[in-house]
Order: sequence, then C-alpha cells, then structure tokens
Amino acid sequence: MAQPDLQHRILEMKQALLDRGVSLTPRREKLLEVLIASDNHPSASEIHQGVRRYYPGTSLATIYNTIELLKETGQVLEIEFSGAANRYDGRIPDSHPHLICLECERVDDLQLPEDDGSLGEIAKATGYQIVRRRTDYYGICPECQIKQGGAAPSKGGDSTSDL
Amino acid sequence: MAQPDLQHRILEMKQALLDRGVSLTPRREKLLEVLIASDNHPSASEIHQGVRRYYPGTSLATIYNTIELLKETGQVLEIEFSGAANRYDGRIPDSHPHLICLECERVDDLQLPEDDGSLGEIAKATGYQIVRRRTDYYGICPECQIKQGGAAPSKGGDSTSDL
DNA sequence: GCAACTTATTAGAACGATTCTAATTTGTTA
DNA sequence: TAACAAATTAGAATCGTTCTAATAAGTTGC
Repeated sequence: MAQPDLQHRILEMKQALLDRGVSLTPRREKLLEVLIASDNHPSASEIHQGVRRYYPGTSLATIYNTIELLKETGQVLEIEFSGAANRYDGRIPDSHPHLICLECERVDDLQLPEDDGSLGEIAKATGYQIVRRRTDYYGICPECQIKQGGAAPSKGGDSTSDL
Repeated sequence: MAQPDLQHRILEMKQALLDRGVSLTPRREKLLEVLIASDNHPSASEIHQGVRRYYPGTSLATIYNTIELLKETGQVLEIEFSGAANRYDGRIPDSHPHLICLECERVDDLQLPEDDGSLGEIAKATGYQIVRRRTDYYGICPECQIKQGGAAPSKGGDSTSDL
C-alpha cells in the first residue's frame, strides 16, 4: 500500500517494456500509472477511461496492445472472467489467490501463502507439466454484507458455506 | 469411471429437475446423457452437437436453458473461461480443482482433497463470506508433451515451473 | 374430445469483451 | 528532408452467451 512500492513497480514495468524493445510512449506511461494507481484490479475499459482523462483520443486497441506487452513480459496478471471483463493486477504480477465479490465485482488480493510444494506432487501424480495455478474465492465482501441488511461481518464467525 | 456411478448421476439430475418443477422432455434427458457420457467436460456447443445427433432440430438456446436449470439446482459445475467456451462438469457437480491443458484445452479432474478448513480462516481474516472456491492448474497434459517432441512425461520429475 | 393455459422450444437478433485490419500518425535515422 | 519503422486509430469482425418474440407441445378442467 505504501507509495514507494507502487513507484518501484512502475519503474519495473517501464524497464521491462524497454528491455522488450518497445518504446515508452506517453500513453503507455499513463497506462502504467493508471493500472498501478487503481486499488481494485481494473478492467481494460476502466484503464481506458483513466488514460483518456489525460489523452482523450486514446483508443481501446492501444490499451489491449499494451496490456498484451505487459502480459508477455510477465508484468501483469490477467484475472479472467467469462461473463464479465477481465481484470488486471499490476501490483502483484505473479499468480496469487484473489477474493471476488459476487455482488459488487470487487477483487481483492488474498495475502496468504500458497504451498507450492504440492505442485510437484500434482505433476508427478498426473503427468501434467504445471505452468501456473489459479485460486479464487468467490463470496460477498464485507461492504456488500452490510448493504444486504445483515449485521456487520466484524471479525468473521460462521461465514463459510459448504463447497 | 464405472458405469453405475454415471447412471446414478443421471438419475440424480433427473430427480433434481423434477423437484425443481420442470418437465423431463426428451431433449433434456438426452442432454443429461450427453453431458455425463463425455469424459472431457464438454462445452455448450459440444453438448448441442451431441443432442442434435438424436434431435436434429434442437436449438442452442435449449442447451443453455437446461444448463441454467442444472446450475440452479447445483447439478452441474460451470468451469468458466474468458477466451474460450465454458465447460461443464456433470459428473462431479461440487467445486473441485481441475487440470487444464493450455495446448489442447483438455480439462481433467484433479482428485486431490482440498482443505476446507482454510475457508473459515480466510473468512475470518478478510471479512468475506465465502461461497465457493475455484482452483485450476494450467499446464501441458501428458499427450501434448509427447506431441511437442519431448520425451514421455512418464512418472513426473521436474515438471513444475516457478509460479 | 376440446378450449384455455402453461411450458418448452425455436430462429435469429442483440450484446459485450476482445481481436483484427487497414489506414494514418508519429518518431527515428540518415 | 526522404525513407523507414513503430505506434495508434476507428471501426469491422469474432465468438460465446443471452434475449426476444413467435410457435409448438403438453396439460388441465370441463
């Protein structure tokens, strides 16, 4: 959450693009800023709107093109959705679990460590060569629980259902 | 994998639809058969083709309508994809991890137990009310590893990469 | 058996996110 | 300034899914 980290991420991304051999155009720089500034995993469209505030003529294609470059260089994590727009995580580009609110579509990072040891076991047991994992928890975020008339979620309790 | 289990699943699904108050039309029954008979998590389009072999006039809308009914009654697990068609698991309708081949789009069930205990902890730590979890492992299936010229994956080994 | 009503189904339109295409602009190099 | 490469644009195309309005099929009460 601290500004310094975010600034560092922007520098990393810029360097990755330069290393990739493409130029850092003003639109691309602004895109990086918008992506990192958002604290809720923006969609391409949201990034587009953000960039447009500074460069009104910017096309959506440019957003997708640049996101593609970031994906190629491993600088952004794409969180895919079927019925809705994909979301992007530029702050933590390595795969990690997310909490997804079914009500307001909020996406939060889940900062629990995953046991990467199991990956080897799964590979051994199945013969698959594992490239990456996606773990997401779908539920109702605290704010939406309150809105729904329920009591405040406070410090948890029996808030799980059977899977 | 045994036939009896699959037959039992079909009966369960039929009962669930009847309990739901809708009628078991021939097309719907055939859809259940096609869904359960497939051993690779079919897409709506694949189910459509399967049903069409028996009822040629069947519309894709009917497939989606019936899948919706099955989803509502918890009788099918929808595996969502962003750039490709969603896939459906009728054999094991409760949420469980999958192995997804990035090469041939094969989807396999992963029969490892997940620790549901962590769900409560996550709820407590985040305030989210957790409804369901999705865990998927993306990689290359054994067949595609062979096709790609590599040696047979046999019994695993160093087949993981960094996440 | 038959009218009235409900449910299921259909074809095709609509939708929305993403990708593609061809043309234009911008930037760089000589 | 000419020639070239890279970036960008508007809009078309794609594709899975959902919606809509109309038709068909089934069910119920008489």
